Parts: sequence; C-alpha cells; structure tokens
Amino acid sequence: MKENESALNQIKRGVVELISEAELVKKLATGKSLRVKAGFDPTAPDLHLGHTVLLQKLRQFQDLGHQVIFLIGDYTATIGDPSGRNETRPALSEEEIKKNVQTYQEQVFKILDRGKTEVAYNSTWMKQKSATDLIRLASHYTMARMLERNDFEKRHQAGNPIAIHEFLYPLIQGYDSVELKADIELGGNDQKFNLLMGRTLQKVFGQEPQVVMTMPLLLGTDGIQKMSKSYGNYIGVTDAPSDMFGKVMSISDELMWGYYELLSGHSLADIAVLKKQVGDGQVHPRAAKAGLAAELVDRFHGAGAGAHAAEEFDHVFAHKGRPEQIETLSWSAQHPTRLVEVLKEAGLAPSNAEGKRKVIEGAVKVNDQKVTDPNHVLAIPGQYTLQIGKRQFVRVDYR
RNA sequence: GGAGGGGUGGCCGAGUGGACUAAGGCACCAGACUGUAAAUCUGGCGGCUCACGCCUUCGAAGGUUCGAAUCCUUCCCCCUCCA
Repeated sequence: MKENESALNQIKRGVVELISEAELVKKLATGKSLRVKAGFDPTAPDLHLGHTVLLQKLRQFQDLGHQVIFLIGDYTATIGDPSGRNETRPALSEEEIKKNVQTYQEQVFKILDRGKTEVAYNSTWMKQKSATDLIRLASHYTMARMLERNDFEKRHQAGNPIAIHEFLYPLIQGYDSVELKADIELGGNDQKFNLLMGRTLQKVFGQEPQVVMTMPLLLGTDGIQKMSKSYGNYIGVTDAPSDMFGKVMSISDELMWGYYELLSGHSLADIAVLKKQVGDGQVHPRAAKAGLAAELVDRFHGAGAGAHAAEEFDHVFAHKGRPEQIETLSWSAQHPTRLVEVLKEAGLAPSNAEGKRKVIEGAVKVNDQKVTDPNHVLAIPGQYTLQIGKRQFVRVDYR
C-alpha cells in the first residue's frame, strides 16, 4: 500500500486538476498496468518544450509500469481543436498531417520509452464510421452543455462564428477513449472539456470512466501566450544547442520560474530555495536562468552539451565574440556583391529594402566592422563574416 | 425566407472622392542601457531602384471619375434580429 502512496504523490506532482483522486487511487490499487492515453494533434511539425510537460508525465507513468497510448489525432486534425481558440482552426491537408505524424514519431521517443508506448491513430476507427454512427454519437450531448464551454461561449458572446463541425471535435476525442478503453487521460489544462467528454461517453458505452488529469500549459517565450509553433514563441526539442540555450536566456526572469517548475528535474523545494536566493541577491538571476538553460540543453542534446552551449553563449554575447559554428556560403563571382543584396541573398534580411534599413540603422557588421553606407560593395574574391543584429551571423566566401 | 449591420496592413482599429503607403495602439526588427531579462528611450516597420522615381496593398471582380479604401454593379464571406 505504501508503494501506491508514493506512486500517487509522484503522479500528482505538477498536476492542475485530477478527476478524481479517489478513482485514481482505486485504479492504482488494482495493481494492473493502466492504460494512459494522451492525444496529440499533428498540427505542428515539431515538438516543443510545451509538449514535453505532458510527455514527461507520461514517461513517469511508464516508469511506474503503466501502458502509455500515444494517440495521434490524425482524424481530429482534419477538424481542428477549438480549445482555447477564438476562431475556427484551418483544417489540415492529409499530406501535411502525414508529414507531421512522421516528425512526431521521430521526436517523441526522445522522452517516451518506445517499448512501453502504443501508438494509435484515431483515423483507424473514425474512418470506419458512418454518418449514422456520428449522429448517434452526437445525440449523447446537448447544445446547452457544449456552449458551457468557455471558449465557445466567449466566441458566441463576441459574435464570432462557431462552425457546427467544431462541436464534433470533443465528441470524437471523447470517443477515442471508448475505443482505447482508457483508464486515464492526460491533457493540457485547456483540454479539460474534451477530456471530460471521454468520461461521459465511456459511461454511455458501459465502460468505467477514465480518470482525467490536466497539466499546466507552458507559456511561450513571449510570456503571454501558451507555447505554440503557430505563435512563434516556442523552443523546439530539436533546436540546436546554442539556439535552445539562447532562447531560454531570452525569457523574462518572471517566466523562468514557471519553466523551472514545469520543465526542470529539480524538486519543488529546491526551486523554492533557488528562488529565495535570487530574491535576496545571493544568486544572480542570470545564473539561475543559465542553469535552467544548460539543464534543458543537456536533456535534449546529451550530457555536457549544456555546459558547452553556456560557454559558447558567454563567448558570443558576454565577450562579443563570434560563434563557433557559422553558416558558410560559398559563392561564385556571379553573386551580388552589393551589401544590401548580399544580406538578402544570405538570408539575413527579407528584402533589399529591409537590408538597407538595417545598414542605415547601424545593425550590420562586416568582419566586425560596422558598415552604415547602404551602397557598400564587397570586394571579390574575399571572405566576409556578416552580422546583423546581435545574433545572426553568416560567412560568405567568394571564390 | 425577411430586415439591418459589417469585411481596412501580422492583430486591433481610424478613415466615407484628392494632402492615403492609409491616423493611433499592439506585436515585431534594430540602436542605446543591460544580464541577448524586464522597464525605459530612439529609429524602423510593402516591394523594386545608387537615385529622381516606379509598382503593389483597404474581401473579389468589373465600372464611374482627371483622381477611389471612400461612389456604382455583381459576387464571396461574417454578424444581429425576425421566421
């Protein structure tokens, strides 16, 4: 019994809501390997740290001997999850979905134990369904209850459109739990409604309702919206070590604590101590942040990668040096040599006009020399290290 | 089916014949200050051109006009009320 208690505590760490604890205790007490489901919409081609909050929790279940079902919502992706949205999501093409699924498969096992993971696709059963099946499914829920949902209600109140098919999303997600006979379903905090639908439908189909656990949403690097590829505020698990380190360093001090709690392996007590030390000046906030950045880089790029990224970071930003790895472009004399055009060709500026503006603004350096003349021309042959802003470097090699 | 309101740059939102590449805000980029933090200040924020300048953009397509985001026609889309 003691074992189950400590397992319970582990499971509960960081969880926002658990419905219900009593049911969870009961399920754990059976001693069986539980079926733990989490669904992912293959809407973004890369996993980011926001996804890992949930994945780490799944991993915990695996380590406790349970079966994880990684459900890929390839069917639901064609609908688009309305959760947390104030507008209809664009539906994805089959081809995009296929590509994204591929990427998920490659990246998710950086965290999950492949041997204890069952990968499922909800298209497997949903494609078999007839219109009649769907209508029958829809009969188990009411409009009034759908509209109780905060995001729907807000959109409704604001006079924004809600398409009928968006009501089907939670129903289908809930039905997935029926198909999979899920004992537990995990999701982001914004998924609560969809997760509860699983319980409702499981009861309808005579199954024991799943336990619902929601995890906090990780804010993006902007500190405002949840981390999401589509908001451009994400840190990808495949980001290069230096990028990952840099992105973490660029988050605000305040946000850092949320990241510590959701992402780091430190105990909550340790984090509280660190926070206090930063508070009374014993530890510089920058150092605390660098520690977090290094830990995360280590996790995704192997032990030691974090320390290396930290060194590199100091070299480039604290000592204003050049990064170790600079993308090098080998160009023939055919390529433009006018600086503004070179910036565009090298991908440092989206247009000549923008490149020109940046030159005039004094944001551009050639071989560490600031160049402010928009008509500057590079002599060829020659090698040039171009820098725009603080962090973008490209080396151009004219032959 | 009927009546009314509306679609403006990444977002919000002014503008109802010329001074409109389109006010203002947010976001974003760069510079200063820093710890690539926050806050603040400064500049920028459609494209092409060394440049004079040219081209593209106010849901879509046509039209009126010397001139259209603004007027007309058709179409598409959204919202509200009634049925």
